[in-house]
Amino acid sequence: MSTPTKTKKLATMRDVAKLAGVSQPTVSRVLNQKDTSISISDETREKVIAAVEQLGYRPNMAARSLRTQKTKLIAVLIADITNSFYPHIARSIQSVAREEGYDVMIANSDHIYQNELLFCESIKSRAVDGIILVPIHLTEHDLHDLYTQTNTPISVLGQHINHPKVDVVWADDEEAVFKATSWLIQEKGHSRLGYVGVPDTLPPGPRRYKGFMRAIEKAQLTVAPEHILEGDFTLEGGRHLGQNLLKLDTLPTAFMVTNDAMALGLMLALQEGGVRIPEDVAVIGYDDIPEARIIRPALTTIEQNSADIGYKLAHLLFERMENPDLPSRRLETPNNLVIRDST
Amino acid sequence: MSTPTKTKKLATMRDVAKLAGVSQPTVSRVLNQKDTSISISDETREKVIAAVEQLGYRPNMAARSLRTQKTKLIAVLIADITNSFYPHIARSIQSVAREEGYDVMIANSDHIYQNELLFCESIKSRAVDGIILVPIHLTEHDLHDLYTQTNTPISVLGQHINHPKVDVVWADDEEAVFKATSWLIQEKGHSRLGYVGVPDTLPPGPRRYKGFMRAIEKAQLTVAPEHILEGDFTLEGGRHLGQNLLKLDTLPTAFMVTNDAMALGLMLALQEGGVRIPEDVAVIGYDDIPEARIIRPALTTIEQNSADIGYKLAHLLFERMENPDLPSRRLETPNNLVIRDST
DNA sequence: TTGTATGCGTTATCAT
DNA sequence: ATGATAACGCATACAA
Repeated sequence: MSTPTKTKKLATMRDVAKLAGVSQPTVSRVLNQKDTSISISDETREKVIAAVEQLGYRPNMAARSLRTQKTKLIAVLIADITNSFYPHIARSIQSVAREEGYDVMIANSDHIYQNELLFCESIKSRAVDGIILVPIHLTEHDLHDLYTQTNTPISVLGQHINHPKVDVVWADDEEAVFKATSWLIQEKGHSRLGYVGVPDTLPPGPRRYKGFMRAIEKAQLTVAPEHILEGDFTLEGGRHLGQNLLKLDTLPTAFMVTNDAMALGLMLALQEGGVRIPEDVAVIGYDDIPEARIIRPALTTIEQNSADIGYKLAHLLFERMENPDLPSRRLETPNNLVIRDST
Repeated sequence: MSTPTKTKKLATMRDVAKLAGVSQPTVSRVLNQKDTSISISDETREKVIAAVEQLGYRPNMAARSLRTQKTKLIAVLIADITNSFYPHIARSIQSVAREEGYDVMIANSDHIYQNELLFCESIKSRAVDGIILVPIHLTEHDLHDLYTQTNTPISVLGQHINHPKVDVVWADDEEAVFKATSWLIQEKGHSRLGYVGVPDTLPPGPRRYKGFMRAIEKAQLTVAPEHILEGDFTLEGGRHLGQNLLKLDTLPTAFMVTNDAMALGLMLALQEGGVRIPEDVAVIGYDDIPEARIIRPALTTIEQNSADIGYKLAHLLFERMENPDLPSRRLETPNNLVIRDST
């Protein structure tokens, strides 16, 4: 138990050195001795350790960073921490970061391109040791700029990125949506389908829509234009869409929805309007967020293991931080249909 | 549009100065000119700006921090980003931080004291400009140490902290639970109550339990010991408790639960065991997380406005960062019963 | 094994 | 209005 008195100033290495009766670099040496190549006498080591204890010395990260060009900090950009899909990603990233002795900076983009660019600007000054970008709008060109300007390892979640120096975790969501939609058609006998997507400008938008349409076309079906909706990834957005749907004369018998949050909102609105799920309308979501098991009927959805995604992203990043010359890697994360009661 | 070429090295002020044909401090002046007290000729200003543009110069935060003792970084410790109550807090903190030009570092404690202490250690080296602690285990003594050693503004969510230099946002949860329990007894006619709490070592544990017992005693009721349970704040924990309850001969007719996540788990387990809610057992939660409106029956709960809490914490912090000599302030955040269908 | 000297990129205090 | 110069706290090359 050290007894922290009313120290107004934080102790520096020089203070420690003076107290221990050695030079400042010696203090640095005993504190940073990882490589046994340098040897230090037991006597001085003990003196230094004692002085460190007594003064409650902590290294100053700013000074260390300036000197070493390392910050022990990684930056994470996620779309929306408020969407239950992301906290587990953040969580697992933080957990491996902690193990590695790194702190983590987090920012939200709200899926907005401008915010992602701002984040990149911020990073260029902050000079972190690693960057993780989760569903991003950023183009390969943007990433290339970010990489060449910062020379910092980057890993991203997103199929659309292909850059020799950035690692990616991806999911074959086009195929997953195709399979889920086909299942709806072939196994469950639906022929009047609906779709809730997101704007084409967002990376998963076109891919998932394409998967949906591929299944539709393969089954030689058509979809009424008013049954193809566009949301904003949020539950409230889905709810709003659902409320509008209630005004239509005929509803699809099944909806494929681009993410769970919107699927939840859609279900809630439909149910409030007296529509029975799955009897009148079946719903499939995407992500398998915790709420999918809470809503009734429990939501059939395409699961993504968000904790796994976080671990993969973090491990790729730390590996590259150790060895920046690694060839770029792509790890697939499985996306499987989990059938519950909403279909 | 700057054209970032293959720059391996980030440009420094010296590079800018050389290109602009001025001295390095001059560059610093034009870049930091907030106070008009210092004047610079338009000509040099333009030259410098041009050079900055051309080189894509970004200030190096590590160097700046070392010099100014400011990091433009705040640190946030939250219990569990995975519990839906917290993301909105993180979100609003980040949003005000961004407005103020600050980045935010986030860590999870999992409600574990040891982790909170580790976080404090980490901060002592990292030297952030401000610290926000959300439901904490940390004692006034710990906070006092943290404050005197870092001399950094701190704001916390938690009634139990009373320190002249730290600002707190608090809720009268003892009273809120008392009222909710009383409502259950007086308005809804329950007399066989149950309680799901958390260990006494966690700050809200004793207070909320006390509120519950105060209502029980005021109504001159008793509670069966097997109806007083202890969980861990998680949905899975609540579910487990619920599963065990199913083995009992008699259940309470109403449960007061310390947080929504556990209440959700309890409801799910009970429902899976054939117990009807609210007919057989009524349930009240605490927090009003989004899932409370998704589960059926919708959960009656004591609402906390987590976004508001985040804003309050952040504003208190930034005010103190501007003026460290402010007297310590305590802001109450309202906790009101919102009646839905689980009671 | 340890001490001296240097520089990381800023900001700030002097001069001029 | 601007240029030298120093200093923030640390890690490292070099000397001893």
